[in-house]
Amino acid sequence: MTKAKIGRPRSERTREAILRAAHELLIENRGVCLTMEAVARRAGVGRPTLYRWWPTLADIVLEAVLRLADEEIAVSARESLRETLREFLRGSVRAILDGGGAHLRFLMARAQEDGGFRERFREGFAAKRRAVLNSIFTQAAEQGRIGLVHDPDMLADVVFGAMWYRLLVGHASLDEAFADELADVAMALVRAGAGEREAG
Amino acid sequence: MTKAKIGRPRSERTREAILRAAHELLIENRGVCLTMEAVARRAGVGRPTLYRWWPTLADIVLEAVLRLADEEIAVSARESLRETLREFLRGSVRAILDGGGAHLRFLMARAQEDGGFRERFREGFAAKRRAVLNSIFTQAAEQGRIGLVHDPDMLADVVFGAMWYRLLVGHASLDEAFADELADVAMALVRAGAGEREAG
Amino acid sequence: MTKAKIGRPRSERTREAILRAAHELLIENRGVCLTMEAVARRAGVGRPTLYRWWPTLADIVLEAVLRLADEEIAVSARESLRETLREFLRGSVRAILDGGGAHLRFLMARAQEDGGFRERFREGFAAKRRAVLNSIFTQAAEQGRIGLVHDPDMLADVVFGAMWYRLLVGHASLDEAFADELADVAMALVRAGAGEREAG
Amino acid sequence: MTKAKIGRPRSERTREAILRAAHELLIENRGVCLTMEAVARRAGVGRPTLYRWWPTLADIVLEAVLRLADEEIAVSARESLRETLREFLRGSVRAILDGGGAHLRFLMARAQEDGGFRERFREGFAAKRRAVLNSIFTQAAEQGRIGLVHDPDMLADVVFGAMWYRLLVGHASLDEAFADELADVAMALVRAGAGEREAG
DNA sequence: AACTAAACGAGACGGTACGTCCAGTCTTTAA
DNA sequence: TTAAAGACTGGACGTACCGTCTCGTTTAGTT
Repeated sequence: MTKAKIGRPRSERTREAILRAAHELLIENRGVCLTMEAVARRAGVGRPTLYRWWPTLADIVLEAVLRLADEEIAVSARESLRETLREFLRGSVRAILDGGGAHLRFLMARAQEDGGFRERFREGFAAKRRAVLNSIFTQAAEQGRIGLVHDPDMLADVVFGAMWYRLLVGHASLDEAFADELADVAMALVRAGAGEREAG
Repeated sequence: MTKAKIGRPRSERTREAILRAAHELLIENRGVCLTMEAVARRAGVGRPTLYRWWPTLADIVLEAVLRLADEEIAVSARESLRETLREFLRGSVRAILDGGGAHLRFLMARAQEDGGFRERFREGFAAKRRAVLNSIFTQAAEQGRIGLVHDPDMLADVVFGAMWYRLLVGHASLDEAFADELADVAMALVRAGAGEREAG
Repeated sequence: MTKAKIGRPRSERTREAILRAAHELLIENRGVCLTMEAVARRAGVGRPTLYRWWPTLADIVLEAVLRLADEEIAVSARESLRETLREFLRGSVRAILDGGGAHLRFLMARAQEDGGFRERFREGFAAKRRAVLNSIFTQAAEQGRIGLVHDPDMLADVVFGAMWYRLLVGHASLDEAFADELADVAMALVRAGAGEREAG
Repeated sequence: MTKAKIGRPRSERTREAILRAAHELLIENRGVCLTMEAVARRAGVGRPTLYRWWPTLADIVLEAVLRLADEEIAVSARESLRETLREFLRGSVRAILDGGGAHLRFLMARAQEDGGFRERFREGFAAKRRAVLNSIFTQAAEQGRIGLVHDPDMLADVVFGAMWYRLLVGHASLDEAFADELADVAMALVRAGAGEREAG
């Protein structure tokens, strides 16, 4: 037994109101100036309640993002690897753009200013995404469609890095066309990597 | 002549003290908690002086970074494209890691929180780097070593994206070995792109 | 019958633990920063239990003080009025100084901030003390040692006022020597008052 | 020279607005629930401005009280000592009752909860009042109207103690009749003290 | 012996005020 | 005219307690 369940239990309604408030404020203000105080006020909640459950504003946003994004993460395998990749990357782009990308921008910014949160963000968000991408290639390799990927970490860095870079720097649009191109890049790298191995 | 040069001239010593103070504080505190107040105090300067010349703390850091990095940006062409690329990417990684990456992390974080600065950061920093990378490939194409790069924007997104992604997420080391691998990835993409065109 | 006595009866151990906790904390912290939360924690008791039985922190302290002081209030008549007075005032001073005067200081402070408690404090504490002082003079008058006291209220104000004033302002020591002097003052006033009446 | 007077000088308007706000709020709320936040809001001032100049809310009130009361402190000698005393004590009562006694009640309460303020209150307020009372008797003695007062400290304790006691406990009205009675008490003590000395 | 109802501990709740930090602006004297 | 110094209004911070509430758990007395 882990713990006695004494005392007033945590209010699920309050928890949801807080996550919803953070989500909405982020979208309304386009990512700027989200504060604990504003979240508390919008949620109709005392500020200490926020601090009781989350160490940081960023953690609230992270939880809100994860709750909304968890269903997206499932990837249905298509007939071809390229198609599966495209599906996954398009889904990722769509998820990013909900709310104009404000959520992920916010999370990444806070991850830079707070080392503790960077770790939670990495493990709770980035690592999961990387794992899904990896599983796509692993599955394809098991089915004999491609050889084993030479350096899956680098592959993930390239794919996610390019997406994040577009989002963060904002020099070009982050849309489904870009997702498709990125899928092509990934395919090219996988094949080139395979060729390398063959050539070696 | 646009303006009469009357009155006390801007103090160059003050300007440098400010840039130096921002640089040093960023390194000392590992990127956290840099404030206008701290910069002013360290530089021995009144806060209004900061606001007079820079709209934002991030702009001070940006100027400090640009001053230190401008010499790095020159790339000497080597005998091979791969070698030139490696040299450039290694230099980029070295520049990033001065001060543990605190400067660029700080700039990217602030770029997310402030749309105006994001633009200045994009044009004053990111665009220049992209231009250098492009020029490397353009030069190589002119020398006939490779064909014209199919999609230079995507190539830059991939290369810089992967670097930034490692820096920002911190899941793996950002070192010269990584720079070399990234050069290989770029080479593979250039060749694959060329092949595509040949095949097409 | 007002109420059926069903259900769990009030725990006497808890009540005593609370009064003791308030008493001890007041002494330990020299009167500052006594809170409901601290009393509850020290007593090993839930905060609602405090609120169930006392409307205010000050009421808890008042009850604690009254319990300790009730035995002191008894005054044994001595051979002379002056001696009886001295005994009473010395006892009062001793009672005040238990714990450095923290208790009474605390009560008086709260009485200023809370009109409801001021009344309970007046009736439950101050009025009893005044009654004892009055009874001393009344008894002496009955025994023919002095005439009827001209204005007993003013006499009590003077005696208790001087004591409280020293305690609250802290400009001079509140000790037994002071109690003796105060007894002399009271005697002088009683005689002067008698003289007035005689003269009148 | 003590200090260079550079930088923006303290705003006198702000200082007065703060003192006025504290004064008014104390009267409106009858002494309860005066807070830094409320004073700042009412004065149209940031809370840090309050903390810059006063360590404590009580110190603000003390300064407000002193400013209003400083003119009252002057005592004009009348033809008789009794008349001078009455004038002084009536003035004191009037000063206390401005605003229903809320100011002095507040100050005394805070003096109990904060040892540092108790000292400032004692030196800045109580000691001055005691000095005025002393000067009245000293002056009368110099004019040969009375002998030297036997124990001026005790006399002050009795007089001010009785007044404060009535204010703080609230068991009887604190009015000019009371001031007159108190003057009589003081006269009686002075004479009795003189008699004591004569008798001794 | 089982039932009942109040008191109990624990602790989460909405909320207020705290004292602090920093932001960005202003007003002043000095250079 | 610019710089430095520093006081200004003001917003958000994270914390401490408040007084209330909702639980599951005793604990006497009543059936």
